Amino acid sequence: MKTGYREVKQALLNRLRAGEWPPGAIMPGEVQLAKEFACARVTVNRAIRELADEGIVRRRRRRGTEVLGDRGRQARLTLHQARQQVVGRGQVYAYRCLSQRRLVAGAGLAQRLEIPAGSALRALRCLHLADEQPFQLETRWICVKAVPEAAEQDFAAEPPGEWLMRLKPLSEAEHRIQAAAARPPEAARLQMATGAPLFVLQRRTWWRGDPVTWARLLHPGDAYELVVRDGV
Amino acid sequence: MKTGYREVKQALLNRLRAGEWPPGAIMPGEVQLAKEFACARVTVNRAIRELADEGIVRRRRRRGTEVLGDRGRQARLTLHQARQQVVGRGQVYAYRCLSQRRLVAGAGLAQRLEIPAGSALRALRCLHLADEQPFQLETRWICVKAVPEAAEQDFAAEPPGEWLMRLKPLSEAEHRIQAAAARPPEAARLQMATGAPLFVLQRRTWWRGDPVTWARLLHPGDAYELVVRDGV
DNA sequence: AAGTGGTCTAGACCACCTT
DNA sequence: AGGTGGTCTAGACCACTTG
Repeated sequence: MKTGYREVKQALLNRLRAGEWPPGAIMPGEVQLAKEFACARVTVNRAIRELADEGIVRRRRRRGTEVLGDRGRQARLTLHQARQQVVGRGQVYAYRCLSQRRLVAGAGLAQRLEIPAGSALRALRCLHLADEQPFQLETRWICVKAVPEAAEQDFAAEPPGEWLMRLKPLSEAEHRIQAAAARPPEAARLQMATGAPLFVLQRRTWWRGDPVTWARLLHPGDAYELVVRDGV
Repeated sequence: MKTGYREVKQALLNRLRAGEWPPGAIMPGEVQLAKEFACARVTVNRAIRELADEGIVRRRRRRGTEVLGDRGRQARLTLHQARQQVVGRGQVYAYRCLSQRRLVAGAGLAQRLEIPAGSALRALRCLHLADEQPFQLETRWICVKAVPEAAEQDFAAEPPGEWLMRLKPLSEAEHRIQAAAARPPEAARLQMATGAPLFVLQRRTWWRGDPVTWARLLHPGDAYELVVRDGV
């Protein structure tokens, strides 16, 4: 039975949990650990690299592997399209495009999207339903420059999120999560009371550095939660 | 100049972005790619393994590497203690313990914490302030069985989150994020109107499988947002 | 049965940073 | 200047799953 990187990693984790190397301490070097575990240095390297990826230690050349202390909790979040979320709940999904327009960016939009004023945009407002009930209200802008196909695309049948995911997968993204009070038009669309809490997810994406889209996704606060299982 | 795993990964990403291998397709095997890039198989392996870690492809023995299509967006979230968040904003942090009690779990609490009814608990209510303003209202239960030191600890001076992080680092966690309406006592503590939106983060943690703590962290919705940069 | 990914080894060179 | 981690290589064996 050989010593694999998983065992090495687990052994190191156990020692860390036991407080053998307190935060701030420098762990033994790879060569020494490899000798101790009777394995190749690469094996130790992979074990420790994963610990570093998980934010548990920090590695620096010449300095060694430092145990981190006040690191925050890390969690891995997966955000799905509305359709997948609804189907995953075992409900019936439906999509409705409320409006789709072409426009040019004014000063405000230009700043928010980080594009030049006057850029061509596609503006959308859509509703996603779960079992006929409003699930998500989507407001979205798409930069025609980054996605020329958007200029002529009809979004009456297909949600723009899914369309974009198909056309421009592997784009970079930034997300912001907030709680906000529903304003009258939003409340009406979502069939909730004005001022009631909304779960707000805003997403901006880039394709090779160029802004692609900006979306604001609203959920009724009493019927939505985001679950993030565990660290790393 | 040799071909490193970073270059291989980038090259593969570019081809994926270009649509060379659409979702559902099976990418060439490691041996073939290694030949093409004129590098060792392990180098290709590491490149593709990272793509798999990022949820872009799925690898299965004998079957090959499959390009995923409708995967959700993956994001890496880092959750810090209230103190770090406040200090990070450039504000002055203050902590106030509103109440700390000892009690035994009733049926409801026992179920929520997944512990036997009658277990000893520590119950806390704390307020975290930023520049004298309410920042976070914390309600927390700590299982004495998993953390015996909690029975006698005085939390008047130190936030329980920081204390636990020090005592039981590297615990597992589950997070839930919601938007909710402030109930009267919460609203009063946070100096906001009843019914106004709250950003709610609930966290449960385990230490080697045993439930450790359950915390409910409330932020005024109009003054808080969670930012998640990019995928992976 | 065969082919794919998963992992280990031993050795090597390099890049970087602290001393 | 020297020691640390970062990475590559070539070869090997294993584990799994499909045909």
